[in-house]
Amino acid sequence: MAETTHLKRAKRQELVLDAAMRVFARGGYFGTTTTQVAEAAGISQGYVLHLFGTKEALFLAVLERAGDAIVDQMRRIRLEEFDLENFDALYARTALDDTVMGVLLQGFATCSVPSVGAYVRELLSQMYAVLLEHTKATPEQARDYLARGLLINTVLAMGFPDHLDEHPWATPLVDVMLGSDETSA
Amino acid sequence: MAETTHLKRAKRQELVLDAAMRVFARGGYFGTTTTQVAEAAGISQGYVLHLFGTKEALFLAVLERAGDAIVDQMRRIRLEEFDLENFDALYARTALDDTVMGVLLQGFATCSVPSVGAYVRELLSQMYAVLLEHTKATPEQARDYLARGLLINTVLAMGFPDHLDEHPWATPLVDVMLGSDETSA
DNA sequence: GCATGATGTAATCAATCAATTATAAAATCA
DNA sequence: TGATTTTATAATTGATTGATTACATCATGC
Repeated sequence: MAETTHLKRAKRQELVLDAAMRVFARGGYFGTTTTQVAEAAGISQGYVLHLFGTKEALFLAVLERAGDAIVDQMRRIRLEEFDLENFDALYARTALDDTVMGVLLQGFATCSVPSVGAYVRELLSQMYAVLLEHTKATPEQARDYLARGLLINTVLAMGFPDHLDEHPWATPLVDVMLGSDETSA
Repeated sequence: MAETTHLKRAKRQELVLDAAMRVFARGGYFGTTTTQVAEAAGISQGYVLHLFGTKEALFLAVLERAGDAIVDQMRRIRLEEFDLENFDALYARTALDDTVMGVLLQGFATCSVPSVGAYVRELLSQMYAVLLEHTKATPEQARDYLARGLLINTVLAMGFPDHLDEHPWATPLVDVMLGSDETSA
């Protein structure tokens, strides 16, 4: 007993968001059912919908959570850290939860849903603005930083460190993409 | 008359692939119905399935088409073009169909379908290998090239040049992302 | 302690989707 | 021409899905 029954609404919503983050990160908006979210959260499907109204609202809540996480992370980049020379060290410090990255990628791919498209465009603008505001990065450096983050994001979402055995010749690619120790040119 | 009735199977498949490319690029695998593909191709839903067997096979055919297009494009990069100084000029020449880029992004986001994940991991490995083979790029340069291509890809898939009126403050972002004239740092 | 509201489940519904089938019309060829 | 294959549609099916409803259970204040 004393499991997780009859939690307060807000607390239950948090747990559902945690679960939904994981499953949406993998399956995306259309590729994930509310039943999958419910199972991952350990409650009934009907209650998931009751807590968030619609699947779309739930996905947006998940997206906003991921968006907040990455913007917060970027705000913590210190000014003097930002130079192209030690981009790699910078990335090691900016590394974020796989789940957060996966959700963001899925959000980018779901712009056919108007509310998602609007949020995600807003988010990218904000990420860029935060970089320029909080660092002395040039526009081009900010762009390159976002670009590399997106690539890391994508390589992870492709399940890459895991499936390396199926693609042995991808090892050097993954090494240089994810920056698992490297020497400059 | 002489519309497009009773074409040879192969020719009809090509037309369906053209249409499917457009609609999958926007909606992704799960977010697109075979009926949408059929409507875009101007034939019945049943016939689409008849021509490709399953929706999954159709999506894979679309993905392979996009993959071939981008690998072909990358093979055409000349050795001497590849230096970081004129990355921008290089990108102007490598620019590809929005549709191709959209399909690739959707493929990256659909790794929960095993066949798609396997193909897409193979493709990224091949893209990286082609860059290293056909140019004198260092691994890091190849990575940065792919990274920036992916970002451009994503910004376009987000519908960005179009929706700029809804996000006026994103103008500098889009300018530097898509490289519509810029001066180096 | 008991009434009221919050938490939660199970059953169900209408809609949608991929896939199949039956059938027709056109091309091909003997 | 007539038989056969190919191209194509329309109708249908079984399964799935997001959403709703009815109902049960627990907490909380009075």
